[in-house]
Parts: sequence; C-alpha cells; structure tokens
Amino acid sequence: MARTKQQNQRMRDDRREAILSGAVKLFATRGLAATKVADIAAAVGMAQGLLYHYFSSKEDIFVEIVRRAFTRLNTAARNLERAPQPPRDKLELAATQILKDLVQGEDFGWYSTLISLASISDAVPAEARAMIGRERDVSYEVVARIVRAGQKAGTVRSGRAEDMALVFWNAVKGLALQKAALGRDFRAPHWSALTNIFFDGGGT
Amino acid sequence: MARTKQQNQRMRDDRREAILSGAVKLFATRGLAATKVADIAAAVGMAQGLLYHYFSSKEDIFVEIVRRAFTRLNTAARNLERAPQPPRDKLELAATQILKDLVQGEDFGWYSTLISLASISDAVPAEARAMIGRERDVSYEVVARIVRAGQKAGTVRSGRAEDMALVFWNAVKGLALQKAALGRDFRAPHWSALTNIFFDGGGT
DNA sequence: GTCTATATCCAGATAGAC
DNA sequence: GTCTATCTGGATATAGAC
Repeated sequence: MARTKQQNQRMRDDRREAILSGAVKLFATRGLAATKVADIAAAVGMAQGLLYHYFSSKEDIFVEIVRRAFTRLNTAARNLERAPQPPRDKLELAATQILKDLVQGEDFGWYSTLISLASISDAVPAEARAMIGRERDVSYEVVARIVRAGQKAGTVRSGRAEDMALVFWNAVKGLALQKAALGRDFRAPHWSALTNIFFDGGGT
Repeated sequence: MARTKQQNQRMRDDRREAILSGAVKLFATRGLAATKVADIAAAVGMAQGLLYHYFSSKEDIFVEIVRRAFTRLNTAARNLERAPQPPRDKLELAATQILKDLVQGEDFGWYSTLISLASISDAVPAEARAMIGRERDVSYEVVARIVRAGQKAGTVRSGRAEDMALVFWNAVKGLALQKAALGRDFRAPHWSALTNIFFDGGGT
C-alpha cells in the first residue's frame, strides 16, 4: 500500500538532512564559491542533478546551513546562561565543553568556521548576510552577562566584560579555524589557557 | 633618451606592487575562488587583460601575496623576539601594537585574515599550501619562548607556554577576522583583555 | 604597455528518459 | 525519485590592434 504523506515528508526531510550535513564540511573548508555542487553530490552519494529536487540552488543550501549553525550555537549559549551553576563554573564549563567538541571533531568546529567565513565574505547570499547581522551578537552578550555576574560575585577578575567575551569567543573562533586547518594534527590547549581570560591565579 | 634597464625594472616592480596590494583585501574578504581577476583589475584601475603582463595567473598573484604575508608577519615576530625589553613588556607591546594596527586598518589584519583563509582551504595552490606548512609555526614559537622567559623571571603566570601562545594568536586571528567582517564598526578590546592570557591580577 | 575582443573551459542549473 | 545528457552563462586566459 502507498506511503502516507507524513512518511513521504519524513523521507524527504532525511534526504535534505543528508545533503546539509555533507555540505557543511565542504563549505567550511573551501568556502561557498570553491565548493562545487558536484562535490556536494559526491559527498552525499547522489547524482548532481538530483540535488535540485531538494534545494533550488547552491546558495539555498548555504543559507540553510548558516541558519542551522546559528540555531545550534545560540541555543547552546542560551542553555548555558540558564544552567544552574554559578557564573565561574559556567565559564569553565563552556571552555571545557568547546574544547572537547573541537578535539572530538563534532559539528561545533565546522559551524563556527562556516560562520566565520560567511561573516567576512561579501560574496555570500543576502539572506545569509542578514541572518548573520541579526544573530551575531547573541553568544557574545551571553558570555558578557555571565562575566558581569561573576564579577559581582567576586569570582571573575575585573575589567570590561564585553572585552573579555570578545577575546574569549575570538580565541574559540581562531581555534576552530586552526582545527579545520590541521585536522587530526590539531592539539587543543588546556582549558585553563582559555579561562585565563576570565580568572586570576592558578595555572594548569 | 631611453630609460635604463633599472628604471624599467623599477616601474614594473611598482606596477606589480600595486596589483598585489589591491588584491590583498579582495582575497581576504572574498577568498580566492570568489575573487575575479576583473575585480582585481578594477581595484587597481587597469584593463583585465593587462594583469597577465605582470602575473601569469590569478593563483600566481595569490601565492605571491601569501609569501608576502608570511614574510611580514614572521619578520615582525622575530623583531619582537630580539627587542631589548623584558619578556612581560614584549607581550604587552605585541598586544598593544597588534590592536593598534587592527583599528587603524593597517595591513596586518588583512594579511592575518588571508593566511587564516588560505590555511583551511583545500582549494588553494599547492605552492601556497607548502609555504603555509613551513611558516605557520614561527610566530607561535616566538611567543611561547617569550612566555617561558617570563615564567623564569616570575612575571608571567604559570601554565603551558605553548597553550598560552596558541590562545593568544588564535584570539588575534579571530579579532582580525572580526575586523574584516565589521569594518569600521569593529571595536577592539582593551589590550589588557588580551594580556590576561599571560598575566595575573590587575584588570583595566 | 595598454587596450578591446574573443577563444575556451568549466560549473550551475534544466530537461527528459526511466 | 533518480539518473544522464545538455543548455547556458560567466570567468580565465589569450590574441592582436594601437
């Protein structure tokens, strides 16, 4: 008997999913322009033309991935903010978690890298640019608020909270790029080298 | 009377120079693939075809710029290492100088961004890849050595020197990307947010 | 040295058979 | 839904006049 509408929709979604997740790494390592739709098709194992049954263009795929990247990153940031720990522990948790994701080759590094690339390029679809403009600051602000709370509690060093958040996220961004460049040769720093930005005292 | 060989060579070099410096910003903001030679020609104000009298291909221009980027960056790093200041002052000097270059829109940010992009992309000329492999570590090692000297002198916090160098340069790399993305909207952090990586105590 | 015009190639997107 | 074959546009690189 025929499949239901829901099942068909589900299969279609799964296929779109496969395309998206195959394309992330390609876009992150080569950029939008240098990634050929033939490469994406090869990565997911389908014919080139078939991609166009799921997405209307290469740029469409790209925009969808940028959307997804921000959704995940900003959701993670907001979850961190709502977590029960005291501010200092939240910052340590963020650092250790990010570093762990990075060495384990989870999505985080690819998404971060993709956003970094998309942010600087003029050669990116307008819709992606607009999204970046809207979502860009969320995670910076989350960390800055945690820092301020920690300063009030006396567990985070003094100084401009925004600046610390800026340096922290940019260090993370840089490390994600580094990981993308070096692959398995990447050696992550100890988490304390990152939290040094926030805390006095105690080395490794 | 006719120009001398030297004069002709000089004029040719100047022209090459103009092409290179026009192309840096384009490559850094759009990447190799998305930068058209027509864009470069427009930026320097010459006809598209004329570029090929000075460089044999777009990739050739790219490789030359990567070479130049490393030359400048690594020279600056080595000069820092040889400077007369004590280690702690060298690290402060590096942070303040880099941040100053970044806000003033000097070359540093573009070169840094270009190397970041070129490092992750598989879609880059083999010669550039090879150069990156050779030159990549120089500035990390310089900073790590300064950190170790500072630790010996008791002016830099304890912890793995390599990790601090890694976090420092990746924060710088991230900030350069941020500057590339935001342009004149970029607000640099206070230098102390960067040197927090190395030093205990005293916020801004 | 500099330009305009063009050959050539390659990649995105489409058509149409199965 | 999936494939192969093809159309089409655009960008690199070259040719050739001035």
